[in-house]
Amino acid sequence: VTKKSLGEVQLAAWKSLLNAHAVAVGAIETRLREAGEIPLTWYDVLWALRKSGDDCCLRFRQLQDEIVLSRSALSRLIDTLAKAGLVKKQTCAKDARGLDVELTEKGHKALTSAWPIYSAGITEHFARQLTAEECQQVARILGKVAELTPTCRNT
Amino acid sequence: VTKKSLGEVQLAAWKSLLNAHAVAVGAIETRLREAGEIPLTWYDVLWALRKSGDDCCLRFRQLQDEIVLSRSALSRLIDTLAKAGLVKKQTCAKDARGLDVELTEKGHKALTSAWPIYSAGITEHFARQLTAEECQQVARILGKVAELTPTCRNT
DNA sequence: AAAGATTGAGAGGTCAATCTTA
DNA sequence: TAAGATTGACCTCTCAATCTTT
Repeated sequence: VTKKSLGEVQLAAWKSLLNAHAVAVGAIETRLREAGEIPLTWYDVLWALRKSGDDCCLRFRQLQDEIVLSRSALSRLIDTLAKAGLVKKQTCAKDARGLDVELTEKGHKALTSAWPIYSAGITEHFARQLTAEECQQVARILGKVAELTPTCRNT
Repeated sequence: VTKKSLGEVQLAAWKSLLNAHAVAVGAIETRLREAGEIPLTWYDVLWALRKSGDDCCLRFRQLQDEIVLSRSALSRLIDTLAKAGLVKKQTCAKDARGLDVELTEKGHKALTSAWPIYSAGITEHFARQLTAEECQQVARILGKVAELTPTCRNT
């Protein structure tokens, strides 16, 4: 090994994160595609809208806080979702600079229809051989990681 | 929550994986870019070559087993690396269908030069607040995940 | 000028089809 | 015909510049 200053143990943990993510996400995306369901990115956005409250409507800005994408990528993604009829774009009433994004009925259905495949994928490609305790440990430990870097996106 | 069949605990673990990965990888890529070093994907390929043995040379096919990319993506990436002078492409002597990919001197240097930034990134954005024991737990648990799905790439 | 969102250019990814050698 | 790798068409991401409303 060519280095020091970062221990072997830390490095092994890091590699396991990269691998586990690549393998599990890849497999789940494939399942979704083969089942004709929406991809994970779409799911995340629609889910953020559904859980946002009664009207399932969020400002672009707020969506941005939930989704790990650059501003431009999110802007294009919302366009795509709107074209697919899963969300509806509306200029914000209170501030015409803003954009309101609302989940449509079709969007609700897409979310509901994708969940069985998605959850089966999580089970099969991630949770299958983990005990409940191990899941708790992972959640606790990786939770700390997310706090380390406040997910600062571009200007 | 709209579902059952996958427990809350498992779901929380899954989300923590997605988040930790996105945040840490994003931050590290930014650091590398700002420091003028090679991106993570390039690092992975060059590293696979370096660790492959004395001549730092691998068949395309073997590289594929180490790298999480589709065949075509890897093909283009190797082209890019060759144009940048970091690897050298050679038709394989024993089987003219094959491609040998060799790490160049410049490739070695790029790897060496990027490591301090990369390792500092891993420390700061991932390992910083984790104990050695937690790292071991993560490595062990996420290691199981990677085994679940044999990283089958496209035909 | 600043905040909110979009757009243009370029990099890099995927699948499916193709070319080449065994 | 199969194995190894490349190419074409298309999609999505990023950064930087731009447009619009405050």
